[in-house]
Amino acid sequence: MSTQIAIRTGTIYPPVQVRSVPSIPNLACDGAIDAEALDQTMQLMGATMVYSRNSEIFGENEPADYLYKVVSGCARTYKILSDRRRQIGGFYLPGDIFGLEFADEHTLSAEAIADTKVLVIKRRALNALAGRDASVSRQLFALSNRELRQMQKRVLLLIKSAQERVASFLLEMAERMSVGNAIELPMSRQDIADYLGLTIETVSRTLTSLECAAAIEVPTSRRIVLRNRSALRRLNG
Amino acid sequence: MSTQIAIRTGTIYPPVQVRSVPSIPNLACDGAIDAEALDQTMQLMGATMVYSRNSEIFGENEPADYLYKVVSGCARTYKILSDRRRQIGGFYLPGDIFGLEFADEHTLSAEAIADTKVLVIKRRALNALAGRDASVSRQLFALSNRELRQMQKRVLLLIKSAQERVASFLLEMAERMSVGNAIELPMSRQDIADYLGLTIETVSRTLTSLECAAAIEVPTSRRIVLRNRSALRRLNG
DNA sequence: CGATGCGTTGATAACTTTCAAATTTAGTGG
DNA sequence: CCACTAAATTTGAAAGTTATCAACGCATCG
Repeated sequence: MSTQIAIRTGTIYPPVQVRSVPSIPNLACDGAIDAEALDQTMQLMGATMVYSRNSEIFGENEPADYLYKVVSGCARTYKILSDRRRQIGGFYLPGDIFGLEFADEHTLSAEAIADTKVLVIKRRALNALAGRDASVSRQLFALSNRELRQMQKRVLLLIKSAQERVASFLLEMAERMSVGNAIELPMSRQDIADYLGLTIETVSRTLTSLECAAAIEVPTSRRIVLRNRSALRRLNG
Repeated sequence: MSTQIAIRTGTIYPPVQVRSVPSIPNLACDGAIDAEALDQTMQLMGATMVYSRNSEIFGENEPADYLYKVVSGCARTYKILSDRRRQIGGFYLPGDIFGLEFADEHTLSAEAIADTKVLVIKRRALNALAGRDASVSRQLFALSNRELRQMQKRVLLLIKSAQERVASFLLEMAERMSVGNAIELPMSRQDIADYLGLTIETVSRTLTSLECAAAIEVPTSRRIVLRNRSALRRLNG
């Protein structure tokens, strides 16, 4: 399966773009409004791609020419550090958009966690559209905004204890994908560990201790039921 | 000294701004080009303010109506967590710009670390200008871009050991303000600790051990001389 | 059925924090 | 300018947390 679209090219800034840049600081809408314009565009203009479990979607240092929207499955972005550890940048669930970079090259790699279907759209095309459609550009801005806030949250998370990190993670996932109180985790313990900056053993032990504390249930390793959110929130700080 | 300018007002998005928004992903210039346009503007349009040591420049949740540029001294942004710990968002040295937020309210507070002189400019005015002057808007974008990348670096830093964090910090500061191999730190050990997510004791001990390892010298607590950068870089990962 | 991957558990080591005290530095008033 | 107090920094010892190494259980799959 040839899933690699990106082709390394010289960097070109269409002058049109450059003129219509930011005024970044003032716009703070969070995509709640107009949430459909970008979606529709991607549906219309995007190509559907399928990536099998653990296959690469894009690699670090490749030109960031495309934007990706998860249709089904789940993706992760990550970076391999010099000491061979892996830091996971984020998990992307159906409806989530990733590949939004702030440079012309990806600073992270991306892989499918499970078999994953994504809509792929050329950033160039999207930018051109954004120049004409304010709601699209607003949404692009809101998107990067959201990434930024998530990163801020992550910084705050990483200075906390293992329990707090795991609790935060569960609450985050619950917010994004819970059915009732149950979460069906698409990612492995190793993924979670690399996301939280912990070891797999610590994640496992922490989940066990949360279960003992009656805050959660873990019927199977990939299925977690939140039993006491306020306890988790208390841990969360 | 009444240093508080910000006044809470309703949020207004001038339609002009909204139309000329992003195309964010494609622009990756890093402020190297055109580095003067924004500077000149701030010089011309900005007001000079002086803040004494430890005084507040702005507070969390206040409207983010101004952009600040350090002329002399040093500022820090920070957030107080629910467990009373303080996380420092960043240190701003002469020439650095802060107060750039991605919402209409500050998500961090800011204080002067030493007696500090800053240029203050209304964001509204800057945005209006950015609509007309592409180089200004490019720089604004480059600024937020830089903040973002620093945040990414921070995430990578926070999953590492105390030694690596301190070594990274020293190299970062050296890059930003070294005179030869010497750094004159404007901030306290507590500031450093809160920046790196460590305790003050760990920071102190780590510096001592780096000194023993002949990687640095610490003639006075605020003055640090780098003796072996490659050793620091090795620690840095 | 054995191999393999993933997750859990246990024991120990390494690292960081906490608490306490000593030491140095900075600031203030005489 | 000195002396004195307060604040900042360093150092030590003990406790707490997380990582590492190792073993085990439990599924899945050929």
